[in-house]
Amino acid sequence: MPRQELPRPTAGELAILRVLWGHGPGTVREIWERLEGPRPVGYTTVLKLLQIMAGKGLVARDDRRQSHVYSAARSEEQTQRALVRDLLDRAFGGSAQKLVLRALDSRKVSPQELAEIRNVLDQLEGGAK
Amino acid sequence: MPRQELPRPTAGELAILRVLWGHGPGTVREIWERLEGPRPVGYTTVLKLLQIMAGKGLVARDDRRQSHVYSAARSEEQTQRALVRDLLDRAFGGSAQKLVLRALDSRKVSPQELAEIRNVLDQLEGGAK
DNA sequence: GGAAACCTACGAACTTCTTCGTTGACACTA
DNA sequence: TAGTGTCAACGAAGAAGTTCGTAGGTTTCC
Repeated sequence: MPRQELPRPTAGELAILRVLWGHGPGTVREIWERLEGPRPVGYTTVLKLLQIMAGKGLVARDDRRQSHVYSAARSEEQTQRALVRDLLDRAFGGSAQKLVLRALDSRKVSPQELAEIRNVLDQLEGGAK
Repeated sequence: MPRQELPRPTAGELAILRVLWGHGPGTVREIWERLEGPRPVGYTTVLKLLQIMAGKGLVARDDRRQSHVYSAARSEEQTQRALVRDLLDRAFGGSAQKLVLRALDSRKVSPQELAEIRNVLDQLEGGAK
């Protein structure tokens, strides 16, 4: 069967995914305790979100134990790529260059980081067939 | 009075803003005709969206004529910066570097574009105080 | 066994976004 | 002036996301 296209995570879902990526799989309670945000959120809210996310395929659930254990279904990298692509299409006319320029002047970027970006540029240019 | 923080444009609002940035101020009809998207949308839908956007301060309205003329309240650049900052916080832990790396490997970037990005890097490194 | 703590499931309310039909004002014209 | 067309305004409906109360099942521990 063909691999299904996963929906983009919403803001709330992304907050949960960040916890899963950062700390690995966990129960609702563990995720809930580690969740950080502007305002505190109820336990059942997190539970509900995880159930919805499981339905969408954004997380996998292990229910062999009584406390189900959830894990991210897609890697942080894959998800970030999808989000970037989405923003690219919605606001930058598909131009990765423009987005990069905006990213570089919307936040301080350290010299080390600039050097790493330069390395990636080198690889892209060198590796082009 | 302090400058108010403008809300982030939604997907539909962004589509309209793209028209305004690309073609300059226009009436509802002009915007509606130039609007492109996966599926066609009704005239009154665009009108309603513009009214909402005017209420939010995303667009300015000149109603001296019978056909009101709308224009973007913030530049494309300002808006893009805000959107990038938002994505940065929601999905990249604030790291502009990571976002740049994802942008570069999520889309083909031409050699010319790579060269331009390199120029920007040069300026950032050279101009650092 | 019974109380307390913890767990999932479910449903409902609320918000935001999106879409469009309808209405009434205004203008142009034959 | 009656008909036709364009316009803004408004209301309503539906979809999606978010939040949490409540109910009912397990486990734990005295």
